[in-house]
Amino acid sequence: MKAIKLKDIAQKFNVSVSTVSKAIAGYTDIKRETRKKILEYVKKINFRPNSIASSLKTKKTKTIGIVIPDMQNLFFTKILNSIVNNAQREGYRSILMCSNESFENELDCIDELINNNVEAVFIALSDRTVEYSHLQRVKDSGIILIQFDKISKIIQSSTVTTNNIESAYELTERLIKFGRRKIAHLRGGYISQVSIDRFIGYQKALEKYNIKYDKNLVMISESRSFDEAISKIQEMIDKKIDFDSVLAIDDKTAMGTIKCLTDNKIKIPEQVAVVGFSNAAYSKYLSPSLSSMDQSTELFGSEIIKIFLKEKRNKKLGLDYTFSQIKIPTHFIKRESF
Amino acid sequence: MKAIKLKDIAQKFNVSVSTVSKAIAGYTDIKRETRKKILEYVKKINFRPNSIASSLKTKKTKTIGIVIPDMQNLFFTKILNSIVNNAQREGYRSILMCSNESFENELDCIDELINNNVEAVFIALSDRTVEYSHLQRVKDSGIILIQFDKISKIIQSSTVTTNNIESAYELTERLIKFGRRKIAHLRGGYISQVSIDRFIGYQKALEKYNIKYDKNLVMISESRSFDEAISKIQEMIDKKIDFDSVLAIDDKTAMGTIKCLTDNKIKIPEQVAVVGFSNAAYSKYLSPSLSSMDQSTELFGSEIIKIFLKEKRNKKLGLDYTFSQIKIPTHFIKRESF
DNA sequence: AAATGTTACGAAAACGTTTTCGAAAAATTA
DNA sequence: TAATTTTTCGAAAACGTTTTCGTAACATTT
Repeated sequence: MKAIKLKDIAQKFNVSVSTVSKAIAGYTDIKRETRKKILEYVKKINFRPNSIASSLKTKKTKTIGIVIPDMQNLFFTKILNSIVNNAQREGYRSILMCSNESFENELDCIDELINNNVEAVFIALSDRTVEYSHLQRVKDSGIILIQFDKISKIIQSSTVTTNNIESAYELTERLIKFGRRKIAHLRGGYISQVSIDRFIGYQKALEKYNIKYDKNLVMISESRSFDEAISKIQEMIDKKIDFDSVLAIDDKTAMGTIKCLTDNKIKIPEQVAVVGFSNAAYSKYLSPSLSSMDQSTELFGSEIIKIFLKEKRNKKLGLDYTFSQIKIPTHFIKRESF
Repeated sequence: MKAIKLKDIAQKFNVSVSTVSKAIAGYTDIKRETRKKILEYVKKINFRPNSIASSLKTKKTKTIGIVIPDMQNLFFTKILNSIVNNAQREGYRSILMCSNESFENELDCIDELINNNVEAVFIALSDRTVEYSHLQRVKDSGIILIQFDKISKIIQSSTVTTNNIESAYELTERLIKFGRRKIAHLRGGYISQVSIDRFIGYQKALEKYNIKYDKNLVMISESRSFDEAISKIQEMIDKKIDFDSVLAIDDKTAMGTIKCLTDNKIKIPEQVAVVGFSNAAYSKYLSPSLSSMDQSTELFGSEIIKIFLKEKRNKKLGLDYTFSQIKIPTHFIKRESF
């Protein structure tokens, strides 16, 4: 079926292509009745100007690109959902790319998006990203860059992140006020800013409440997987390290913790309290259900789009823009695990 | 930063735009050395022809559109991931749309994709889709339509689905061979083809093994939510309906079932065996871990892209195409819940 | 009636490609 | 050497828009 175009409509009403285009675009130099009849017809047949031709002419693609590291992680899919919905509301379509936690893939994603003339790139970096020239390339191409959640401070851009330090502080404080003093921390690797920040928050709370930091209570889960969490906790049990609570880096490792404790017949939360991070969709379904820190994922999308529109406006006005550093608030979700 | 274009390269080498274009596209009517130096330079500066201009000219956008009903459902995100990766491998980008289980949203998504000149639409219908003219519109626009998982048989198109009847049959049979005879079925609503098919499989297995169908053992969870599953199972317990196993429509309702049984101090699987569908990422993390039917989500993406490429080729050759109806095999994952 | 201002429209260029077709240049054959 | 074929290249049209600018027609003011 042949797609209709401006020319067809122009012929139907015996006017020029320009007139139709201007009527649709809302120009004022078209007689009211001319515009009216064109618009009526356009509406009737649900016509919309070919977006490709339009993009070529205007250099605006009305498209944004999103790169996330993992599509099996509900935290990211929730953010994804929220970005896509907010973008759609503003008339932007979303090209989705997934780096699958691989640096090479991330490079490919970025090049693909640049080649696609997206107006903005929203990215959560992979865990293995240690070099950032690809992000610079985005900026050099005149594309708005916004980093979220897993960010690098080396590249200047707007960012949207959870306030990890404060959140971890709050969780630790809650455990302390719950009467726990031997708080274990199952943390992530050293290059992850998220891990680092949560670890800092954990330490700060201990310090504040005069609890001596004990490195035996801190375990590193590089992969942050369920299985690694189990083995790390089992290791602590085997080593007979005494702990009365676990602050896990996220809900998946918290699940591993629960599994391991349950298998060892350790009562939760009576003997060991457990708390996670992210409030993953399944957290409330567990037995015991998992207390967690909700990261308000819906806010990520709206904040990101808000920043994007602001930067776009500034760019248009020729203002040199100042970057926004947005912290998304968290709130504690109390369930059975503590 | 000004983007480089064919013209710039042409000027650099004192050749015409056509020559550069043809060198890049691999035409054979270019002298070897001319092509070589152009290609070398192109590679060096990582040039790629403006995809928008190219699309306008060729009418090929190298873009596919994907519509799923829920981005919090790991089953769909896994399929999504697999489609995106396979598409990327073939040089296609993916525009992602989410209907959020709303019919109106689904209409918007489809119109947006059509307007975007995607070459194909891959869709899993929302639960509330009862009218299909939008799918017809896709076909009328000359866009290849492939339905997956949640499909309608009313619109002719290729489809990729789980073999729900056989899978449910197999699960039920396994429960029977496990010694269970009072098999409850927590099913989904009546307009969902998936629910219908799984229910059919359940019935067929009972029939095969001469177990009388008992409608008291069948509960409907319209929303298929965790909470509704809990209340439906609790209802059965309260009504003192005797059952020794539960075939849940998916892993989320299976989780609700486990939760409810656990809370009622009913031993799993000794007193009641539980089995789900989908093998969601969290299934193995539960206590007891959930036995489930894995749906080989990775195969969805590869099959869908395979069909797409085939139909595209046929269309180009002017062949009237025959639709493919692919059934993705499932396999049972044995864990603790039965 | 002339000068000026306003309204409504269209011609045409431009966006950056792809691709057809013609033709010059080089190579081959008669 | 002339005729023919092959190789290599470029001019130009086309894709469907947007937008500038010119101008005809009409209205308003002197």
